[in-house]
Amino acid sequence: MIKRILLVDDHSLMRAGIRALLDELDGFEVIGECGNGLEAMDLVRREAPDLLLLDISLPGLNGLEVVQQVGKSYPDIRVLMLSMHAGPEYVARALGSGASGYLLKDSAFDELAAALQAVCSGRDYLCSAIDSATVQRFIEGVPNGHSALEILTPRQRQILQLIAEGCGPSEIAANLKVSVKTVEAHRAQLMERLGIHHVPGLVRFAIRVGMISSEA
Amino acid sequence: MIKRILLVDDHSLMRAGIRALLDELDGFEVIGECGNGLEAMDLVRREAPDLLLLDISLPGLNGLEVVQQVGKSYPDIRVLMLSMHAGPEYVARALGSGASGYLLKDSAFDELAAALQAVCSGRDYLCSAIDSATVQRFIEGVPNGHSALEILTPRQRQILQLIAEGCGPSEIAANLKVSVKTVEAHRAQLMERLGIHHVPGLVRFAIRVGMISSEA
DNA sequence: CGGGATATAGGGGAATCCCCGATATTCAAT
DNA sequence: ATTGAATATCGGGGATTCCCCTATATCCCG
Repeated sequence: MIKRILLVDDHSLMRAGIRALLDELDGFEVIGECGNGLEAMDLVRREAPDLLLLDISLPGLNGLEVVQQVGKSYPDIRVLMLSMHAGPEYVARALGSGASGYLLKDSAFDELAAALQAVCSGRDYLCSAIDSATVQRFIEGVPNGHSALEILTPRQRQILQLIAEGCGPSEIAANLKVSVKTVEAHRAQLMERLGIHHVPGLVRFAIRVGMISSEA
Repeated sequence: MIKRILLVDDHSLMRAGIRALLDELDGFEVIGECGNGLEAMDLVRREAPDLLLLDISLPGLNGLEVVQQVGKSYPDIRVLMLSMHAGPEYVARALGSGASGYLLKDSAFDELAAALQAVCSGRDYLCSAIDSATVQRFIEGVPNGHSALEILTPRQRQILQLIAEGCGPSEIAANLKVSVKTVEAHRAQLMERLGIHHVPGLVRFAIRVGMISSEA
């Protein structure tokens, strides 16, 4: 039985490309496409697709919101999220919102095919490049998609902020009146939790969650 | 005569999609693809394509830098920029860097075809959704589009981008095929010029000037 | 043609990163 | 109440990086 797919992505070229790719696959048919979340909800109502191939960043109505609304009114519609973001905070929010799969745009065509197969068969699919353990910690630690910061302890948040502001280990140790080794331990711990293993990544994360700004 | 195209975009799925679309067009052949700017320069050297279909935001070496370098060493290679940004500051920088065309990712397939035709015929192409007058004003108003980045040399910009993306010195050295010591020297110099003396500060600067985004 | 800016690279010591393990304390669950 | 997991605190030690110096070749501009 042919699965009816609704394609939602804010880049028209991307949609056209995916359409062309899906033409090569058996068992799927693209029955509609659009470039924003509100239109997507309309199309879901009118076309009742089997599966949503859904970009996470959309104008009008965010992809995550779309998943939630679809999940409430049409629990049988499966959703495969398509995103450029590999951060566990995104993945966790997507899956927590009801998506059945999460695929990075930086994936091979074969992986798209595998993800579609999985999701249509009722299984979940997580992009192979994503560490599921880290995502799991996020889901457990952040039940209601609050701030991703919630999975860090107060001490870890403190140290993260100091790192992101440009303090080195010795400076942080002096400020907090603890050993450099302790600072290193906290840093290693919070890196592990966030799934980010270098300082620049920590800085970008801190900016994303509003802990610091990119300005001066 | 068939035009040989090199496809550069950091999202593998996007590349696959464009490939599938270009298969439908006559007169074009995709002879290679890659997902970062440094690899793109290698492929240009080795494959000598007629045309570059180039994403503007790339890891390793920014699309704008790629255009500039290609323009210097291979003035016959035409470049069609592919971008999600419609802002005149992006368009102006792209055209100013030597691109022959600028296409939004939110364009129809037909427009991609038209842009390719135009660029291959020696004409320039500007996405129809973009107001050329605004871009023109921008080019005139900001004669040398100088952001703070202008005070860095191209090499320094490369190294700054790699640092901000999370690469360590040894990784950067391997990518650029130079000594770790050279990387350290460039880093020290660009830090001196920017008056920023720690990595987190560099990351925030890179985000401010649009070299990278805070998103994963 | 000379001189500044750029790109390359090495020496060496201090600081750091990153792998180990260790010890309290706190807090929740049995 | 006891146990156990999470948290916070440190150390050893080797690899790496950081940061100070110097040095060369090239390139472009005046």
